[in-house]
Amino acid sequence: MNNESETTPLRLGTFKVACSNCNLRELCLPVGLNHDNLERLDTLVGVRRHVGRGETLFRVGDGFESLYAVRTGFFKTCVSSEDGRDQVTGFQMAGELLGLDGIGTDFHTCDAVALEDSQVCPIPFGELEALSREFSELQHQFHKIMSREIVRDHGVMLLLGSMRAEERLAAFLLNLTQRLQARGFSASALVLRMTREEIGSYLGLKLETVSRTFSKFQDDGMLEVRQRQIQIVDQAKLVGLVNGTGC
Amino acid sequence: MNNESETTPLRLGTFKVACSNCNLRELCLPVGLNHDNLERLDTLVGVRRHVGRGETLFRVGDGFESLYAVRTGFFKTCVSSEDGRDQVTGFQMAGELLGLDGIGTDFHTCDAVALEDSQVCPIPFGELEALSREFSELQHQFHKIMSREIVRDHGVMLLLGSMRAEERLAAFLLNLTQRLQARGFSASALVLRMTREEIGSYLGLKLETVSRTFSKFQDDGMLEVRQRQIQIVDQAKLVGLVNGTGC
DNA sequence: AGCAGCCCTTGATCTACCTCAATTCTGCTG
DNA sequence: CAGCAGAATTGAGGTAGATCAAGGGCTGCT
Repeated sequence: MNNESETTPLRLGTFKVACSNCNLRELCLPVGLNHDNLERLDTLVGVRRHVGRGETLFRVGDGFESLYAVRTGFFKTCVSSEDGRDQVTGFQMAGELLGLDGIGTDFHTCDAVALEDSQVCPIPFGELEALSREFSELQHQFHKIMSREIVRDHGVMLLLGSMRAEERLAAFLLNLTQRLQARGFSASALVLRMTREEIGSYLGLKLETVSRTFSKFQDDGMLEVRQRQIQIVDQAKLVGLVNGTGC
Repeated sequence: MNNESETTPLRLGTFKVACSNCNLRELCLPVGLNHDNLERLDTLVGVRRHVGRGETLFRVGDGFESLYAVRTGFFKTCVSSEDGRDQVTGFQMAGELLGLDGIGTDFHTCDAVALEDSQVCPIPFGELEALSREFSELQHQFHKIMSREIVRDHGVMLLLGSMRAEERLAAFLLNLTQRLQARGFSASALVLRMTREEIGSYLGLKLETVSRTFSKFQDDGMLEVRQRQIQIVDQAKLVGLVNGTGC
């Protein structure tokens, strides 16, 4: 008998699904693990949790217990300063890990908000540490993920510190399409899950500037923009913009 | 007999010094380790390496083997884009860890440059992973350090994405003095180890703007600025600027 | 279907910061 | 100690992006 299915018969996502069967395992924490390791990881990952669009998975100040692997859907993370300004620090899609910010202080230091109905696999952190003491592959994989997050953040600093609006938006779009492509989606057509304001916050621009830049890219024949539906017409031009050869 | 002292008799810094005797142990990787753990960590940390002012500890593309704990001195790390722009991503002082960027790809993704004559303690990463599989305290401490680096980066994104020049410089100065204070230095007098240009790169500003902002802070009675010697006269005002109450 | 609320676009104006340029200061080096 | 190169300051003018404002298009709800 399965209590879960009785209380929420239609929320298939709340069934426990094993990493070993998950089609994201090549993008997620299990990368590079052998069969034994994978089965052990299965025992640790909790029951999937559903997070509706607009809901928060965790908030600044929440106690930290688990990391969360995005199973389906799309998230943003944001931090805010004393005086209320806030800054989107990242967008996370399937296979990416949320919650690394909480390890340092045992409290979360940012909010994680679902931008569409999503599912996450909770990974109790204490247990992950215990298991990674046994399996060096898992340990190393986890360290790699944290390191890459740091490197990603450095890239965002470079973007915020030294690029102009067009370069920022181009870099953002290329980054998104690259990650979507790794997940089997088209490299040229994408649907934005976030508002212009959220893009602006991430890129250090105002929403009007984001909107104008989209329009300019369209006028220049690089994109077709229809609200949140974006078609990339001339990827090379976008790449050129980011590399500065477009100036 | 000590080969090291024969070949470089005057470079005291190249003697191997144990974490267990190091006066930085409360700021560095060993935080929270008991006596046994500390002694094991001693066996792992390599002979100190001297890095002269202006020299690089590692560069983009260098193979990654070790982390480095700053023992004395001061470093900057910087990344650069395809077209040559570069961005200072951080300044590191005694007790802070360099090289976390290399774990993800086995290659360093930034340059680490000494801003004054410095010494670092190399920590072979494979051995650190092995030891942290044995000692959960060390493991957890290391995870905390990585997590805090991510949180710090998010703070810099907030700064770069949403603060104005004066707020950025005020936040920068407060951060520096806070870290110096934790190391036993004055909270109000500091000597900058970096140029205006390097500060500007870190803060996403041009060197002229940094210089002008220093001058303005001086005119407003918040600082005494004498080249790189900074005296903080009115810390509360600086804090107010960062929190937005100063507007 | 019709309405409300959000999101997006576009225009006009403003301003914080950049750029270019000249001058001064500082700390090396021979 | 003089001379020099790098670092810092300061001024004048330009510009990318912010701000303010108005209008239009979706989307979801009753």
